[in-house]
Amino acid sequence: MVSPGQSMNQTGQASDLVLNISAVERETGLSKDVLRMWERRYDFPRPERDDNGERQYTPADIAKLRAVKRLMDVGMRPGKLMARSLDELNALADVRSAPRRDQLAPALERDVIALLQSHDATGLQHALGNLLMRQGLQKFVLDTVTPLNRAVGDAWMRGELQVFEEHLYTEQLLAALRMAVSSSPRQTGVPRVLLTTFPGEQHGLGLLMVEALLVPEGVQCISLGPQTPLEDIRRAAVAHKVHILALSFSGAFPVRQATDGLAGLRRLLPPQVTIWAGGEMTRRVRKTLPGVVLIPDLASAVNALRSWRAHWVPQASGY
Amino acid sequence: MVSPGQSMNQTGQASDLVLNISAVERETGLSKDVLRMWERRYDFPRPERDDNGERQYTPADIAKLRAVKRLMDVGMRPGKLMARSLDELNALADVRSAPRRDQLAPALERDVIALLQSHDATGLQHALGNLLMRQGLQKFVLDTVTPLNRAVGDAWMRGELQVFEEHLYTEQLLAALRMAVSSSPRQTGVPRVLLTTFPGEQHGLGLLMVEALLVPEGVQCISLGPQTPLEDIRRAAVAHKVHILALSFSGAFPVRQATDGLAGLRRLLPPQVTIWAGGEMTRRVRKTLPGVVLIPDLASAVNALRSWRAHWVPQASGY
DNA sequence: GTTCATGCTTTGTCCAGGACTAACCATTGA
DNA sequence: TCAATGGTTAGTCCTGGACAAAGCATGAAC
Repeated sequence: MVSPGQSMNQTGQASDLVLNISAVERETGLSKDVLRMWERRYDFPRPERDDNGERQYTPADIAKLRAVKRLMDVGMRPGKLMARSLDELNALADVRSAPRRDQLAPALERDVIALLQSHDATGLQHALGNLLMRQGLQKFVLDTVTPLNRAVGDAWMRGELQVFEEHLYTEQLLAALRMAVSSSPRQTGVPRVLLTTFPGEQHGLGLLMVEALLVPEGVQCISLGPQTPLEDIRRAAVAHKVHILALSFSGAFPVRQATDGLAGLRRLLPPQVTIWAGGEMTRRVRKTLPGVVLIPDLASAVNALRSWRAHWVPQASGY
Repeated sequence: MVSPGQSMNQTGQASDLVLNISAVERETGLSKDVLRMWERRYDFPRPERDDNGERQYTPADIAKLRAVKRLMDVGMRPGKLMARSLDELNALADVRSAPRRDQLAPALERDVIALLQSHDATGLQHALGNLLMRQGLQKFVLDTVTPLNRAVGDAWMRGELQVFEEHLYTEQLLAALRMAVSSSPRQTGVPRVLLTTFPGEQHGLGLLMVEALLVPEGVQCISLGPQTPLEDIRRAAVAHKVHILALSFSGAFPVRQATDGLAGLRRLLPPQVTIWAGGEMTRRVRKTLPGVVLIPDLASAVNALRSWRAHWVPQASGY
């Protein structure tokens, strides 16, 4: 009956910006268990306690936890990170993204980041719209959006962009892509592709990017949006008689959870349904998954489609 | 280093459809602590254990948990629900929604649900597009979408719609609204409204519906999409110099968490920024929140806008 | 009869600390 | 160069206790 998110001190005035463990879980994505375990094992974070013995995290804790999380999402291990200061962590992030910066850091990417930093929503919308118009949908996604996403992600990691600035970017991009996809002539052709993500994977941008690549190729896309329970993914694939099931995983998604789920779906679905697994996470997958096509980047999606079409023969069963 | 989501039995074959506690948390939105406490107190759910002593929930558990959650979201208490069977719970849900059904259960709603049940994505898209075209954006949102959402939600609660069918509905509706909002002439006027949700609130449909109502009124909407951390909401409101901050909460969102967050934001934001809180949850709010306008339904949003405009006087500070 | 204060009951969250296993990593052997 | 092995790191699950907030009912006061 609790979860105040922000605790009150004795005077009844909310002590500014002190968060309890639930709030930290929400803000950082780290589970309560992990937060307590880190405190036990690494001595960080070590929050003060309120009158009731409950942990009270400070904004500084949150900032460092976010920095740690970011670096972990690109493969670093918590034990090596926890002892460092926030500045050191940010420096680490810089090093990681530096190689990409000096080699012809394209003007476009710097322009977009500048627009975000000046909070010019209208300008950003125009910029994205113009690019899309000039390049066409597929080229826009492959040559512009992918590096832009990377540039925005790196800038965020380096602390040059706030969370809300990144949100605005994502939202504007979603709007632009959605618009373009919706106004493409609706296809009724082959293959039919079902798009969604596993529960826990919130990011739907990848789905829309794939859709934007496939629709101009005459593919009929059916998107369920993010977070469909596994059993419902199976039901939907069967109900819509799809030829391809395309799943998207962001870099932070646990590999184990993905591979288990994919193996389960492969068993539950008829063999003539092709399964595609795409997104950042797939680059961390070591073992091969029988009956699942890995799509480590967007260009591979187009290739996979070509390959599917080359091998496909119409079946009487409706597939 | 775990969270398989779906456990393996001794043969290495995934025992179909058995979920661990993390997976149940994801699928139902009930925290691990709550699941364990319910087992202790109410003796439900009482899952089997695997070789390692870990809980293994069945699909039947999930179904009943979802039914319980749904009824709790409309105000019932868990102690009264837990002992009942799934059928009884569904009956309860029926009773609750019956009053709306017999009074001219509109043909439109039954049509849409029939389209969903026959998995006719194209037909649904056409139906929504036609309605929107005929009615105009505002009327579509107020008179059509709102009852449709309710009808779809009720049908899901009664088990007449699968999760994936509801997902498809949401996705198609999002596409239609986004399209309409994007093609409205961009406004640069007053007020500027910032739209987003708190962390933990994933549903962005409400945001888009509000946007669809406001844009035709000449409002400049800036949407960050769902789940912006509180501190970043504050930063965004200041950076964009917005006049109104609009937050959306679905019925399942914890009231306490919302009111605390709103009080916090109210303290952190300059007084000339109006805060709107809308969505199903706001109907469960008892106490008045100083400096926060509650928007229990979408028509109120339009009224609140009129009221804001009646009282607003331009300020030198840019607000 | 309505409204408010009070106390009891219900319910969710937090805590501690132990256990187990998957993932990672470095070393060794083929 | 690659694969097996074993130690180390790291995340999740468990139990069971404690506490406080929200809901609810009772009774007093207007």
